[in-house]
Amino acid sequence: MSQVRLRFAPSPTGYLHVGGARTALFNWLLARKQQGKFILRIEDTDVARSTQESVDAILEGMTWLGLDWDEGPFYQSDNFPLYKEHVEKLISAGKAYKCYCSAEELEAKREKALKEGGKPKYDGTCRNLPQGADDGRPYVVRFKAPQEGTTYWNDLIKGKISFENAELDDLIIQRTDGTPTYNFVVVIDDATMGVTTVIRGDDHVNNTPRQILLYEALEATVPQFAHVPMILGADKARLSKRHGATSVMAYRDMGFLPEAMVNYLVRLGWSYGDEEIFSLEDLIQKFSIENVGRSAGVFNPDKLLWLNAHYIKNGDPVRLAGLLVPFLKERGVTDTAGGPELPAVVKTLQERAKTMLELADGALFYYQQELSYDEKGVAKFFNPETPALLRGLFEKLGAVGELTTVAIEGAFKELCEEKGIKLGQVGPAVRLALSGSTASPGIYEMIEVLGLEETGKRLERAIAKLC
RNA sequence: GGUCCCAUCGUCUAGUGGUUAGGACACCGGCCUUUCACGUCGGUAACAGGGGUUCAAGUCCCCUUGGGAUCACCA
Repeated sequence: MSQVRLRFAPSPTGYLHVGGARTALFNWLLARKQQGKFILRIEDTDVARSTQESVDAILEGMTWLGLDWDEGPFYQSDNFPLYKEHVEKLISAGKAYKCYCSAEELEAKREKALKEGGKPKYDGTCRNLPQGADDGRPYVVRFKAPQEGTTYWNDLIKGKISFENAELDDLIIQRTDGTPTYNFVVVIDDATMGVTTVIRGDDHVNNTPRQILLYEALEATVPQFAHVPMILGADKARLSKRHGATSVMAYRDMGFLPEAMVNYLVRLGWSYGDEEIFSLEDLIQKFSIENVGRSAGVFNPDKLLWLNAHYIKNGDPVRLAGLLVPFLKERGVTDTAGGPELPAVVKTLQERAKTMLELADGALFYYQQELSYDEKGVAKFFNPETPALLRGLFEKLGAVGELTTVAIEGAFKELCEEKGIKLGQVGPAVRLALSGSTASPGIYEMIEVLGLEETGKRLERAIAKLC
């Protein structure tokens, strides 16, 4: 059995969106699982709409997700001579012909046919014209498709799909300006690159029979096809900006982790029993194209958020700390050197943050000297007794030696016993003094991370400002 | 309109002729608790409709309905 070769072939007319990312992921997974090759090809035959920025954005997105490629990126714009050569070959074999109908004429015919309820397909005006030398008129080249019989394939996801050839018309494979069109170059490239399995979006199903016919005309091996269903928005319409972000990199900027994105994307349309959590490594083992569902799926931001929270909760604090730095910078914390160790800070926040944005927001107070205190909290938890309690606590803390969670808890207990109060009478005030907020990490954790000196400063600052 | 595809809780899905139709997100309760969370336990909630086939249908077939894709000198 020869090795499988898969490819992801985006057109560089925008960023990498979630639908494209999922398609890329499925291709990558199958290649990795079957120890084949994963090829990246940039479909830039539409020179006018293709941009280098888009290419860069797509590569950045794939890299962020962890999808590496074995070959490429190849650019179709580098292959124009090759395509031309194949066009000539088809013409001389009588499998393609020059068509002199103008775009305007065709458009008019199409509209007329549509208006009369007919099929808007090419009427074959030039199909049987003698193919002599050019007479100087502009022309396109059309593929001479068979007009009878059926074309079918066994789609790896959708099963057998068949079309009547009579429904297909003679598609244009070369434009007036001599450049080739998509349906043609895709076939040439997949054939010459030895692609064995084409996993692509659902919206290509209708192109597939034409492409199969082209493979046959070219006497090339037809690959296997797998058409993955589309991703929809909450209103079941095609996912678009209206539903929220569609760019993969926008999710990074919104504080999502790549492993959450990968996990979410793969589960949208694919499943493995009752399991929900999958790493890329798991997926290489467990993924199979046969278990991809046939129907379109709604993108559910809540579930993505849940997965993100899961990965933050279980992530390595050191790694998360590294990822957090840019988000802290955005919030004005450019240097954490003067404050507590970032990984220690992260540990106190991991269970409380669903995104890196929340993690950054939650970490802010550790690095701020001037806190703004929650007013309602102050009114509720600060009273004339508070300064004495806070100072009493600080004394106890100074006496415990090493500031561990257990020792800190002991200090609180002792204080409460001595003063005959409950934890609730001092805890909230401490929380407010240290974090400025009524919602924060555990008090003991904060003291441990802040250290004795900084804890003392914060208690005194709060007393000075609030009492 | 033609062609093609799709159809289990609100959402993602398991299910491959015999199940109390399972899990997850979300939602609602209980517990845990120094706040917020986490966690944990429990609950509400689905086979689009109609015909067949079969002893038996969410599972197979047909029709209806409803969604979607596509019909470019875009990809």
